[in-house]
Amino acid sequence: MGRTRTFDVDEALDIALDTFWERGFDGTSIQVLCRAMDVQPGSVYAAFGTKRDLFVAVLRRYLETVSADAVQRINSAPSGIRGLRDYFAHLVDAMVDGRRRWGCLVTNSLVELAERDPDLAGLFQLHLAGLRTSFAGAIARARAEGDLRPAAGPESADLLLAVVQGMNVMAKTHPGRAVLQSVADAALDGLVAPGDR
Amino acid sequence: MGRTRTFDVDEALDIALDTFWERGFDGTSIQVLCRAMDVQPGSVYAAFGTKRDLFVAVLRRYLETVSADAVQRINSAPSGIRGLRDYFAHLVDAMVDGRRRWGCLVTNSLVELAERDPDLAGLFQLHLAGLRTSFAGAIARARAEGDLRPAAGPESADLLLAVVQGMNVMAKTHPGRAVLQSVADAALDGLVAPGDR
DNA sequence: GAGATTGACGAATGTCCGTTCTAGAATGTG
DNA sequence: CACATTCTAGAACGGACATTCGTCAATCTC
Repeated sequence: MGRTRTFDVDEALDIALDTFWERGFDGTSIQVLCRAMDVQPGSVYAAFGTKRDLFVAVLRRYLETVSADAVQRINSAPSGIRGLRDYFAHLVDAMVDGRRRWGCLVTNSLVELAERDPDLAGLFQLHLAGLRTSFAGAIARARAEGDLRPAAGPESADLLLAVVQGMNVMAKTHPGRAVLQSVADAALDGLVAPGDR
Repeated sequence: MGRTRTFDVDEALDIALDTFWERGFDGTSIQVLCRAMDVQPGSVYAAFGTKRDLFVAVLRRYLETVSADAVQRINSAPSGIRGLRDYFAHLVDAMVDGRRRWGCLVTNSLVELAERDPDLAGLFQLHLAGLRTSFAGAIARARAEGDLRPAAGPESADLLLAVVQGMNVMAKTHPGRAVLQSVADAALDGLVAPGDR
């Protein structure tokens, strides 16, 4: 019944994702969005609701694809330390070459919107807590595997979380691979037992 | 000659600073700004030029007061390590109690504007480089004073820079003192020689 | 104190924003 | 093939935005 949609919703969502990611929420007008997606305003509102609704859908898609893919690397590694190293290596690569040259959509949006949108702020905080838990899991695993410096405790998960947020900020200045790599290495070298790399 | 200004420029600039700091560039309309400063649009444009001009003036004021005050703590301490500890302690305090509960104006603006305003991006990058240099100086001093872990090198300045940026992001989620303190402690404990705190 | 100059006020301007509306095109059902 | 339904295209809408302008008030110089 009725006319069938002529554009692919997920495809349009991916384009909206890249647009919001690069330009931020306020920096992305519906008009720009429509041009990028090649869809008219009426259709956008019919399919996604308001601009904020669309943004939430984009955010969900980001968490399910980009973010989930990154976190996956922590847990599916052969060891706790390797999981962390793989995660950071992938982060650095994506910041130099890939879409993470715009930083992280969650970090960017947290900085831009948390102060004025408590609901979104809660969502961001939840995501950060999830990442922290993944870090804590990998650290606990590394501890069991004997790869950790004695002084490194569970509070190291908070440090890693801060380092990742900081790298997300620094990525927006396009500092080159060396700097980002150095930050990641320094953060992890502070955890692992000396001479165990 | 002619009528004298009835509002204090620096005072107005401080109010604009707080407003931009809390709400961001796009989130702060001229109207909101005028209401906060208790100055009419015409006077604002006569005194400061465009919104972007005003923002640059605000940024300069931030660097000369808030930021300079923070960096000052690094260099004026009795030792390299103490300088770093004082700096982070002050950061945590301001994030819990003070104006840094909105993060850092430079970090916030970098995330919001760097992608679309290359001139501002250069200014942000310059500021980050300056902070990095201060960290490097304190680290070199601590090395000379024998307070540093052997593995800690100059690349630790980049790590500290990332940690500060990350704390600025996390501050916007209002995580409470414990988390921020733990991040700062973990970052510094990774530098100092064991049992030398 | 007259004239010139500068600032304050606040209404006005044009543009762009998010959103909605109208018209028509495409599909499903009888 | 008619009808109901759901989509697309794009014009239209009200409001908010950054910025400017016109009018009047205050201050300086002579």
